[in-house]
Amino acid sequence: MEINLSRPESVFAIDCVILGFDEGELKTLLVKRSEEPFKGYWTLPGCLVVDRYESIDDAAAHVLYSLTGLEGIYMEQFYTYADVDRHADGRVVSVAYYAMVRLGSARESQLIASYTRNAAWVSVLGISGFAFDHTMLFEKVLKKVRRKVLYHPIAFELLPEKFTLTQLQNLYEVILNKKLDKRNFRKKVLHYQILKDLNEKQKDVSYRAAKLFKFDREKYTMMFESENLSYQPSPPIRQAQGMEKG
Amino acid sequence: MEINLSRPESVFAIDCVILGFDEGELKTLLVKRSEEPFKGYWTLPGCLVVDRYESIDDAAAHVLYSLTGLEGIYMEQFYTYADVDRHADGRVVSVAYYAMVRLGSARESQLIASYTRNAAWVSVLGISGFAFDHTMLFEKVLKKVRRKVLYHPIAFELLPEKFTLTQLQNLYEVILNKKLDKRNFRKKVLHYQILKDLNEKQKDVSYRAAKLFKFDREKYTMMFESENLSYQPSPPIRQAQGMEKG
DNA sequence: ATATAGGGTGTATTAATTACCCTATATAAT
DNA sequence: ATTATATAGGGTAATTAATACACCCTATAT
Repeated sequence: MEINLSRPESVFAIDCVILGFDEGELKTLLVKRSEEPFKGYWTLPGCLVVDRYESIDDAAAHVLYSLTGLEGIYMEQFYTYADVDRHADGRVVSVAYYAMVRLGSARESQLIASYTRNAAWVSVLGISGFAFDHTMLFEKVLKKVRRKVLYHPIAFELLPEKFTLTQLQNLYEVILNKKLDKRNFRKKVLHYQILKDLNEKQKDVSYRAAKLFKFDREKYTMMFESENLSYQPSPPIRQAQGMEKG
Repeated sequence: MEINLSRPESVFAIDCVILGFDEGELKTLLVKRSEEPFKGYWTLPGCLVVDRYESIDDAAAHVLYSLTGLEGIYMEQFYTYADVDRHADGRVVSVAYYAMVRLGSARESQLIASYTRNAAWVSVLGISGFAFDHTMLFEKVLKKVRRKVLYHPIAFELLPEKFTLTQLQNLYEVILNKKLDKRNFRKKVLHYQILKDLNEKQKDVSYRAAKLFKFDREKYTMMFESENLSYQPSPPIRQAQGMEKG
């Protein structure tokens, strides 16, 4: 319900969990605080949104751009935190986003890391001790991504355009923090028919070159996002089933 | 990232999709606007959050209480809308919630409807033409609920404490807008072992009385929310499977 | 030639999903 | 008492999806 707003001061903040897949690990881009409170602690990248003419999606994209120089990145709003005691100086309304960044090569991720001082890509394993409530926030995002990756093709956002099935499997294993069975994984992923076989092979590898695939976004959209065909809705309470054993 | 906030004016709004199951239909509680813009249009109930010491969850609970007189209702934050052009007078940041209300009897829902003037429970079928962007917002909530109900026991929030399997099935059918097969539904829902058989029967029905059940929240929590046992995480892209045919 | 590192595949078992209809029981009307 | 009516309640076979499991292939480097 929106009424009688005589020029409100809409001051709030963005926090952003930025995920990348680098050197076989799932990493997140963090910033070290240079001011109190929490001076010297890691935080999620973020900013205040002060311009009343900037949308929050734009603000989030801007956080990402200023840190990485990247544009057009997959990004999704996650949750809004507005407890009154989050910050000593008063209520801070933070809209949290998460983003999935394609880190082509180790060199590129070095570049991205150094784009801003005091920023670094940190492995998501054993993360803790962030400033503010960012540890909790980060854990919730990770949990959400672990779930979402099971029914939505967001993982491809972390891989290069062309990838091998082994790379894809490694990524899923790293995200889920769990080994998967190679034959079952391949059977399943190919069965969805959303990968396009590029009839190309890896080059410059010192072992048998693997076939390259590409996520077929058009096909995916046709198959699943033509809505009501997408859900075959079903029964109560259904946990995603396992692809156990590796 | 939160810095140097010298007493910000945190002015923003709550919008609330309130769902109830009444007379075999899924309904939502709407308010008719009495002021421009959109005078005479339906809107989602909501309010401005002006008190900087009130949390937004509390504000949402308050919207619900002031409309229905109910407390302790299931409620979840949904999404934050903050486009600059949502409202003519400037940016309105609206945090949308949805709530699931137990409407015991027709009498009770009458009471709830009349608690506030210009409020009514409206069937969710064929809804459109709300003020602001509330039609879109409502549709997204409905879509989310339709999905969530498949893997989380939120539907029970809409039923009375004691219910029959037929009532539960009717509710699922109404939420999903789709017929389900009785035997399969029962087999499945009992298989989860999250319903407690009360060894009681309906009374005052003019046909064979059905057994009454109750959602066993403790058991559910033990089985599923003991986290990492809850997800048996699995493969990429998995659509919930169907329980077809009725 | 051979060692290395990963690529690529098939089958049997089990579990879940789907399709499908008749009998039992309570009440109301006659 | 009889009958009509409205809903409760249940089982099985066919299909599909998930799981467990192990070996040979091939490119490169030495």
